[in-house]
Amino acid sequence: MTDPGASTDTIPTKRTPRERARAQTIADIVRLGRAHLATDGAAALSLRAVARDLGVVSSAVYRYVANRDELLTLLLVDAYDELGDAVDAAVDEVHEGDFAGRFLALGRAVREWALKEPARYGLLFGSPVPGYQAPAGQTMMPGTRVVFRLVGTINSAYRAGALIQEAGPAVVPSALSADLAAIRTELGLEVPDEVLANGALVWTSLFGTVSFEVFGQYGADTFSARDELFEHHLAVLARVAGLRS
Amino acid sequence: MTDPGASTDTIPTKRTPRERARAQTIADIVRLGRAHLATDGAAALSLRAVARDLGVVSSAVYRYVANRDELLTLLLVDAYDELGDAVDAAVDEVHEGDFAGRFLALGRAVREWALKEPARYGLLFGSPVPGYQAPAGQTMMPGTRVVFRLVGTINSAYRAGALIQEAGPAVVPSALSADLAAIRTELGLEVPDEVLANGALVWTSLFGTVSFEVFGQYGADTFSARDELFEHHLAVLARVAGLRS
DNA sequence: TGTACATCAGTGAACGCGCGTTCACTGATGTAC
DNA sequence: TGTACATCAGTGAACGCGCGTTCACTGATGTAC
Repeated sequence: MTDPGASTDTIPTKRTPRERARAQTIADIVRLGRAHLATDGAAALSLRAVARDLGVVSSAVYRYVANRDELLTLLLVDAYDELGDAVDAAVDEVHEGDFAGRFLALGRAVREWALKEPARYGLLFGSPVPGYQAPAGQTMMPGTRVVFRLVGTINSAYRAGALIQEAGPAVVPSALSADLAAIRTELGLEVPDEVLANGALVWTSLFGTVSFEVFGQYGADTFSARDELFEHHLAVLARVAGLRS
Repeated sequence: MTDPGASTDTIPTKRTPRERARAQTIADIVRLGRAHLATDGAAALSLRAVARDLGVVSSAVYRYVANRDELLTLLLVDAYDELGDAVDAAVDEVHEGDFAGRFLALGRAVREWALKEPARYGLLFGSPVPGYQAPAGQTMMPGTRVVFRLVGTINSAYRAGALIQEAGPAVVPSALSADLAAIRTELGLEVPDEVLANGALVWTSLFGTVSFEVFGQYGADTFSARDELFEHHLAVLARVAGLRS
């Protein structure tokens, strides 16, 4: 409902001073909310705390945000978009025909952003916030940017004849075919079932690996060479995706 | 879901009535805490709420638990142990020499438990609880049961000469070798670097796949054949681990 | 076996804190004529 | 161009709620002699 200015700072064309001030205040609210996310977590995100930081009485923020859940949604979209922008930028830096290189760039961008923004990453990919249900209308688009980019890359490689399927791919259960066909249609893909199913695994595996590192599952000192561990994992995943690495 | 007993209940030999009553009360506290975890999430876990459910005044629970964090630790250990028990039971049902079968059983057990106990799964593998740091002394052992079982299975397959490495395994960066050597020593393994590194990826990938499903990342209707999707993923992961499937 | 004492479980009041949300209100900023 | 009115931002008080933790206390249960 409130949305002067996309994710946060893409302030549109300057309108009236009041509208600009309003957009600025909303951007400030999102910025302050981000900080609270980092220190206290999503479940403890509080409109009163944001109001305090904004230097305003607590009821004043209701001029900008209907309630706590709407602030959470703003933060969710903000984070999805920043991650999506980071991934897009990283992928676009690699030559269009270097499919494996683009995949590696995507994976590294996800990990880098996650390590830089662990709390926001946790909001997106950690346990759901109890009592909060993201409104699909607002979060679906930004929330699917990374996976679309991933399967898009695999699809391009397939069309270019650059995919190397390992000998004897795992059989895709027939019950899955309907789901995969729907995905193919919705995203305009051409890859066969085996490739798409493997792509889904690569997608979840990438985030699984990143989540374990960000959420501290590795323990304090099991892995000290984490960059190298991730690079190895990425290389193996590229191979699962059918991309030579 | 209620199961006064389970992990917390390994009541030793019956001691005095008072000690038995005390153990029972602690088990009740853990059981009630589990329920609150499911409805309100870890961040909102409250000693007062547990006391209410226990039918006791709020200060009374301090007889059994030093503070809120200690209750969280109890719940963490309780969940890790239940998951570990489920995995052990599932793996043990498969013939010792059927390494791939044991791996599949392990993966299915993790997923089944996670789907049955999403909130507790989220406590273990979701975003960290803000302000809470798990005491390594109490949580390390139960927290490593699954991964130990996983690499143990791979190691047994290796020793039996049953591992099939795909042609041209990904090169393990040399900086990783020290970490891998330490793990090998600590767990008494014999598998070479490539196998161990792939095992780590399989580990994180398994939980990544399960987390996406449990945490709702798949969206409402992208995948309707979720069992089949998981089976396919498991089959591919078995291959990455070097186990024929 | 019976009594004196120690230990423990649970009570109730209190401290100080934070939260989301509503509501009537004051002033300042914009808009229409 | 100036004035009357509408819109908006922000105030301050209030409602009703929940939380963790401490503390002095009452009774009941156990233990030592």
